[in-house]
Amino acid sequence: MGVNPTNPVHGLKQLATSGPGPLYRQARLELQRLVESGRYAPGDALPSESVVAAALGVSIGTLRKAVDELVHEHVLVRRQGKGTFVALLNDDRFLFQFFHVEPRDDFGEGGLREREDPQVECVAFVRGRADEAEAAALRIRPGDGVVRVDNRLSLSGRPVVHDRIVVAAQTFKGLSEKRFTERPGTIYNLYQTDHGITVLRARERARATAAGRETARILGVAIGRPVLEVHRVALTFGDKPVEYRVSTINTANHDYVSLLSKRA
Amino acid sequence: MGVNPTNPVHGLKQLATSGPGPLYRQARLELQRLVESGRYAPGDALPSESVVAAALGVSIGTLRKAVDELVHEHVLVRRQGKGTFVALLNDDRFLFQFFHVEPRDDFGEGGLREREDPQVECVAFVRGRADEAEAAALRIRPGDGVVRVDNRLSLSGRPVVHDRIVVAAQTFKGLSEKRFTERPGTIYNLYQTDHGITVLRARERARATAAGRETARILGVAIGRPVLEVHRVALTFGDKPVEYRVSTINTANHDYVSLLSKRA
DNA sequence: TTCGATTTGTTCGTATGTATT
DNA sequence: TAATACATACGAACAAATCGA
Repeated sequence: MGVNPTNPVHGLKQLATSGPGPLYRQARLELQRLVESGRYAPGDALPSESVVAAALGVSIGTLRKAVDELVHEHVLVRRQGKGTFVALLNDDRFLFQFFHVEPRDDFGEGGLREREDPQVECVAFVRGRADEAEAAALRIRPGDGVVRVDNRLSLSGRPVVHDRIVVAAQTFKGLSEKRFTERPGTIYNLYQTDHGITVLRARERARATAAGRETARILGVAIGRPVLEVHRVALTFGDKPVEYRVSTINTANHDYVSLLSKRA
Repeated sequence: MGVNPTNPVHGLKQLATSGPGPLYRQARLELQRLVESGRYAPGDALPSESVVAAALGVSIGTLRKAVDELVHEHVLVRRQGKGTFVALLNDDRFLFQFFHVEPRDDFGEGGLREREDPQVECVAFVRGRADEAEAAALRIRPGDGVVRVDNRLSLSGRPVVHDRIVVAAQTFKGLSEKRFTERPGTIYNLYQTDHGITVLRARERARATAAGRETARILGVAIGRPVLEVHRVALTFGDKPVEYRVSTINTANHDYVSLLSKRA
């Protein structure tokens, strides 16, 4: 037979030896393509490294370098003795990866404190048409259908954050208030299990503003009080925006926390 | 001769084969130790990979894995054909690594715009004694000597940020207003060249607050206007705090920007 | 409990390609 | 052109974790 262009068992194709860029990067893109296409869903185990390497026609070392990169980006997870899996992103680790509000504490404990689980309350769930800002953020057209969800997050029983979440109705077909409020895990977990959408990262822009009427009501603060407004766009593969969220935070007793630079 | 415990030429010691953890991690710590100690200063070239590998008594592949990790953390930089260098952290790339203020733009360009160089103005440079908050942040004792510097940062000629920088006098001996204001590069570059301190990362906490008298004066806003207050602790090796900085930002026309999750 | 099969983790060595000087 | 340095690719051997017979 010689060279088999595609392997129907795994959906992997033999890599050309003269493709663009290094071989390990082609292997990486090939694996990424499989995950993005849904051929391997979050939680699935990939075939063993030796099998994948053979299917792609590369050495085991080259395949490992490709997997290394995907592990670093949280697309894959390796477990010694068990296998390599498509990442799930729903552990506590990832809940807090995207939740950045903490009780005020001026660096006394160096930021290493156990974090509290926020209590979530859905105060509104409506369908509508995207305005200019929402369309720009989600890269859809103004007037396209969207779903808007308003949540109130409380810590220690006191309301701290008002989340206004906007997603394209097109992308999230079948999203219902019932499914949304009764989801077992996090919101990003719901995106994944119900709509096959994996949130990999997010861009955020923060600004101080005066509390408006609705925010004042939801958070229980006086109108005009300084509040922190965080605009977030959540991104999936290829930096495609999938969620636009405006979080309004009462920072009277809490801080918005971020860690700059890399490192594990 | 056999095994030579330390090599006086490079300051590298042969690694024990039965040390704690994998060999490549021991090699990494050994390299990190050399950089932290100042034996190799920022900008210096390390000996070639084959030489370092031989000095440590490990294979070249194992050494490369150790260097990979340090490159990922921005401690080292590799340049094909030239060598491996201790990272400098003063390029534009790293200026913006720690400067997160951008003109307002609701995700229209997706955050990929050329950023403007802020114009810095030193409005105060005084010595004093650490208060409780400063001492906790810098992990020194209240009453220890500190240097406080107030800067005003302007974008497009308009004041946007008021920085109050606090450092321990003990750590920054010989820091003068003249050196500070006449420095050629960034502040973190000055820390590095004049005091041998490399800022690797930082922790930040943001909150919305009402502009006080001094802030209002410096930023040219009305007293009581909502402004963004960012408390930053800059860290060097071993997460040792070296700078405490409170940035007060007028977010009327600018945002504080952050990118969550990993990825290059 | 023990053992063996499977899978990832670590270490080694070699050969060749590409960038720099 | 030649020497040097990092980058890529290959593959072998053994260690460590996991799981089920």
